[in-house]
Amino acid sequence: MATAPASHPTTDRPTGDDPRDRILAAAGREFAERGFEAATVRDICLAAGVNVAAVNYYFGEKRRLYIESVKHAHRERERQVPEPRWEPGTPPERKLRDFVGNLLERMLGFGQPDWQVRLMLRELLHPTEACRELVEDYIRPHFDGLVSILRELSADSLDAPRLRRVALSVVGQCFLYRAAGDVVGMLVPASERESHHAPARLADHVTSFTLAALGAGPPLGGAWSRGPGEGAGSDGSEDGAP
Amino acid sequence: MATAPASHPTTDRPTGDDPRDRILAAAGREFAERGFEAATVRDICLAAGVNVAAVNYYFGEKRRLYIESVKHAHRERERQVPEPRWEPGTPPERKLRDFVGNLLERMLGFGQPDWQVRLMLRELLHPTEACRELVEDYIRPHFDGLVSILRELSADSLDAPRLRRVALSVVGQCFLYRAAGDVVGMLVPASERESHHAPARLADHVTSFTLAALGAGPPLGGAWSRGPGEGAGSDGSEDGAP
DNA sequence: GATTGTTTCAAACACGCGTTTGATGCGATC
DNA sequence: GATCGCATCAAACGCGTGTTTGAAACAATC
Repeated sequence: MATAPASHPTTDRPTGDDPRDRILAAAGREFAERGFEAATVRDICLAAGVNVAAVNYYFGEKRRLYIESVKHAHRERERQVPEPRWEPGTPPERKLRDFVGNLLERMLGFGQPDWQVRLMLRELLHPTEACRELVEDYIRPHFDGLVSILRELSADSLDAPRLRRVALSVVGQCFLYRAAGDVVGMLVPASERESHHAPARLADHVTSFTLAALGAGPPLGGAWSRGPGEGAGSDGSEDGAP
Repeated sequence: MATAPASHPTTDRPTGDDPRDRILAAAGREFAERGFEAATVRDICLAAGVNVAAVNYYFGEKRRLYIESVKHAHRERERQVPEPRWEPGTPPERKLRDFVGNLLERMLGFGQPDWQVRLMLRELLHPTEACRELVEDYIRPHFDGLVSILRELSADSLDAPRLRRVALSVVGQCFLYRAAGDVVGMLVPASERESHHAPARLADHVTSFTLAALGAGPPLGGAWSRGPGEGAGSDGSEDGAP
């Protein structure tokens, strides 16, 4: 069932002459495209332009090469899309927009090849031993940053669990476009996809959706006059007791 | 690197005596757990209690068995968790809560084994030839149902593309818990996970978050936030038939 | 009981996999 | 120039895979 290697040998061969790096790059692409089991050491070495034995010479075994290539992809992506920094006094609405924009850019950005993200995605969806490291070093700091932005936005009116759930709502909205992008593409007309599914456009949507949910921005739908006692056509049976 | 089969031979052997069905069930579990490449015909047959040659006798080849087991899982899940029906006049807030509850119950529900969902998830994340069928027959109708609920909720003040993006925000919030559940589990303390990540609790959160964003419910961070009491009887007693 | 067609089985087959091996090339060091 | 250590290579080694085979077990029909 094996076909040609996933990478394009003519363009992919890195100019760097370090065989170790060439193997890491080729392995990342192959693992991202085919998964750990289906990717073969032979194809990786063919794409990297090295002998089959090189993998075991430099990495000992296939599993170790996989772990190293996940870490490598993570570092590369972090270098390519650095996280935003704000000077003191930046309004939290702006921070949220920047954060979401950065997250989506990192996940969907067309500027760079996306195999790094796809490789990391595989880890998140079906964790192996490389996953916990990835979460602790990479994801948790970002997640905590998001939570503190949301804490600012809600003016400390939400407790930590609630803030975490809101943060997961934000991440979930972005995550869908990356993880299930193919299915989203089938559900949405092509014209709309091109015009409104660019990272910046999606960031606008997710941000305003979240701000509205927190009461820190205008609601998306009908008129919602702030202040108790107004229902805007709602019959008042919101969420709690069904 | 192969370990023991994913299924539990003592409890999994179906009572039905049709070998074809036994193979389908065992194959679904193995493919869901390990993926197409890593799952082996031998393990599947061991779990199903049939000879190795049975797979080729009944299905011709491994690939065909995979496709058939995806379809089988889809049909089974649809039978187990039917979509909710409402009588005319049901308020859209209630419909949204039911829809989200049903979606989460279907994705996360602990009542049934979850291998069907995991198998379908694999298809969505890395589509093969079985995917398009799955989207058109199964996902699009549900998605359209959600869009029309949201249209009701927004009192026709949002155009179709905007409605679709809101719908994707709803689905994304739920999807994260299913697809990246392991990572979510690492980010959230265990106590909170147990108390607030049951399907019904998550449905409450996603629903109120969405209603607030649409202006059809009180914002989460503002004056409406209810006191520390909360907890008002939101057990899972009322989504679609479990 | 013989015959026919279907289902099950243990055994084998051919192939591709990850990994190992031992020889070879090559630059640095003495 | 001899020696050493590192890097590279073609070839092979086990092993597990999906698949095939040919015979045995079984059920139904004549």
